[in-house]
Amino acid sequence: MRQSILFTKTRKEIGTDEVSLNASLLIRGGFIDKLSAGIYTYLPLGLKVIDKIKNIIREEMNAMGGQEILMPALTPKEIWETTNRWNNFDALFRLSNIEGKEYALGATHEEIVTPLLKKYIFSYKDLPKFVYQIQTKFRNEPRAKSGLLRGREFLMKDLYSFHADQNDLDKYYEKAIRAYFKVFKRLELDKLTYLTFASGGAFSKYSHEFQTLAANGEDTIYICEKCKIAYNKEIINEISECQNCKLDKDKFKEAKSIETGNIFKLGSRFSKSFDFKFKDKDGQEQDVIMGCYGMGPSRIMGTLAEIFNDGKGLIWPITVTPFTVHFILISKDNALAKKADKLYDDLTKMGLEVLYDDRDETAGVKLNDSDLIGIPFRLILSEKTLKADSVEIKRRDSDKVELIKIVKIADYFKSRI
RNA sequence: CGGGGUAUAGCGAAGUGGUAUCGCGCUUGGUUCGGGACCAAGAGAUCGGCGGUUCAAAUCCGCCUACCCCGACCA
Repeated sequence: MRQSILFTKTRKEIGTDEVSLNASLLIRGGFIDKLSAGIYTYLPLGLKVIDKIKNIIREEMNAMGGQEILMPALTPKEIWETTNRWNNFDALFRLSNIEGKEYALGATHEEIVTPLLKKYIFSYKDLPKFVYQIQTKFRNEPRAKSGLLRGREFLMKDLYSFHADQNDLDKYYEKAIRAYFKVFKRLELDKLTYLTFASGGAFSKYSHEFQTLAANGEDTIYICEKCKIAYNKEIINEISECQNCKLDKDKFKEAKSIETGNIFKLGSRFSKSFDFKFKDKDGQEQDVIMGCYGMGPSRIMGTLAEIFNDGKGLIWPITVTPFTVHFILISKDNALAKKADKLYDDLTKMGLEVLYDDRDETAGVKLNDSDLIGIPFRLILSEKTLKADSVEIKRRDSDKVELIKIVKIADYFKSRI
């Protein structure tokens, strides 16, 4: 993409009341725009990042048998009354139409997915089944804050599993944990992310969160470094030792973190509400056993911004960067601009995702914008580099600058992306 | 929802009673051209909203709204 056509611009400064690091960096770089507290627009660069995050999650969900669907965000009151959550789910956005019929904006989708699957599943032969969606969720947070980390409208991947018995759920639950870590590995967050015991289990005593270490995180976790498992502060008083290795909890390390995922064994909590049963091999009716598995792409984008940055701006992992290469022309010479246009075409033909800074701006402006936007590879063409038939290549996360021959560019990237 | 703070040009800020100032950005011309260039000339604000006090309100008072922070909350 030519940067000259990008309608967004970077900003040198934003208001002093925006103290959230992720919001500050993402707004300055032109990735997101705040409409209202906890409500953001994803601008072209930000949308590319969020789409890449979604695709990584999508691929891993598909790999564990998930079938993608898209459920409504506007949902009728009755289904929430069926599960007794119309009045008990504080964060539910409730609204009514002109005729007085009441609705909720989807804050979670057990109420939709359970009756949905009930229409198709009747026998043990139909189980297990796994469906998921990536959709906008609405939660009336009493206090939206921390940029993308706690919004009133946010993206959520929610997968729901349906099983004939608990043993099958348990196996799938373990599989989900492994799938989640595959996602975190691809996001370069695996080393910072801990499987964390947390409250909220409807079926099992604890749910599990995926907590990613971050200085500005809202959550506090206690880590058993021996087995790399953590415990949310909310349950630490209920336990005395690591559930895995029996290490005394006094040896745990305290840390701030962001909840980037949360999985639950729901058991029959929702299937009972909707009378969702199946016939087993003996012809007996049994409750369907459920699990649910959440992960927030928008919160993950905020988390990545919190973690991958320096004093100059963002530093995107290659897997989620809006573009792989930031190609910058430093020259006002027309002939050189023609060469740059051609090189841009060639780079694109190599299959590289390129942001081409063809703007009529000074070198300083372009280089500072490039640092702020945080694309992993910066490639510069100028009179200086052209004399050597070369471009300058620098990685965003390094100060090392190297010249490479234009004809060798394809080789350079072949071994790196 | 409790406590605290903020609201002035597109963005960021100054301005404690006399009709609004600066920086960035924008327009025009010129000079620059590898780390947010320089000179000159411009455009752009009914000072968050409503009401009040006053000869006079961005400024004082009241109410409202929005945003930020701390806390509570976060199936």
